[in-house]
Amino acid sequence: MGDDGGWDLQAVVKGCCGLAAAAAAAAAEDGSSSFPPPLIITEVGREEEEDWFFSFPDLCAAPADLHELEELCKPFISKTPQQQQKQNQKQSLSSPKGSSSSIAAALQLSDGRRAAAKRSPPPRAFLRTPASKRRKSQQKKVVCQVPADSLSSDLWAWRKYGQKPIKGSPFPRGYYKCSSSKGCLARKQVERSSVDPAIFIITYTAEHNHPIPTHRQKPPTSLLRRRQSRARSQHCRQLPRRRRPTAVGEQGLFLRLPAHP
DNA sequence: CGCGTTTGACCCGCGC
DNA sequence: GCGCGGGTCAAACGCG
Repeated sequence: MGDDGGWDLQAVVKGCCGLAAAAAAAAAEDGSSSFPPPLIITEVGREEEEDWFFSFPDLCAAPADLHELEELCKPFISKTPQQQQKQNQKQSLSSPKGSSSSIAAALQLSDGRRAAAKRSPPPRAFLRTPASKRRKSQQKKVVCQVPADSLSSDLWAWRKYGQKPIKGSPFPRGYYKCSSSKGCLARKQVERSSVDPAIFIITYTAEHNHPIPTHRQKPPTSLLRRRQSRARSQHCRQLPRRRRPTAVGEQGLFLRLPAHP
């Protein structure tokens, strides 16, 4: 996949984020759930998101022009990184329970425990202990729909850590972590809309714990070339890669989706 | 060697 | 309680 040029997740990841991430930050700051389209912010789970998608199809039509997008988002992204950081600090000091900051803290704790757990194998029950009892579906999320052709500018660096086929969708969902800063908890999921394949649905969770980069991160030349060559080589390579030995692949088998319908 | 992607395995939340 | 599905981890691998 990705060989058709249209379903280039990387491109998607590189795009939209500048705005949407700012939207995420903005949303996290005031906890509001209002934001001009095409950026949609929801605070709850999937169902609500889907409701939105189906209830307001008109809003799905994102402006083709990135500038329009920016105009729409201006009130939310006009802060300088320094201002944002200040805000975040202030919030983390004074925020009540349940704020996004506490969510981030909870996630951090959870991750930390996981790491520790892996270093010295504990009883299974302690692995991935939910530091936060908050349900997944209640985690703060920012959902953003972006047309494929307006994806290009992003200051954050994202690192892909997973991809999964999603039930009911012909397209897989990609999972990304922020790699701009170590320990940054910001994550995002990118999937193509099954309704309109020209639209990408990007879901942000957690916040960046560092200011937004002032300029686009390195990748463009070297990394992009690498990605291109990788895509090429993978297009040719048909043999499966050697994997670490496994105890019979009896569970957790995810069928590989065809390259692209 | 460092960084990024790929992908099978694993874990857990949630619906029934 | 069980099973499904989503989210994450980490080994394997590629590239400069």
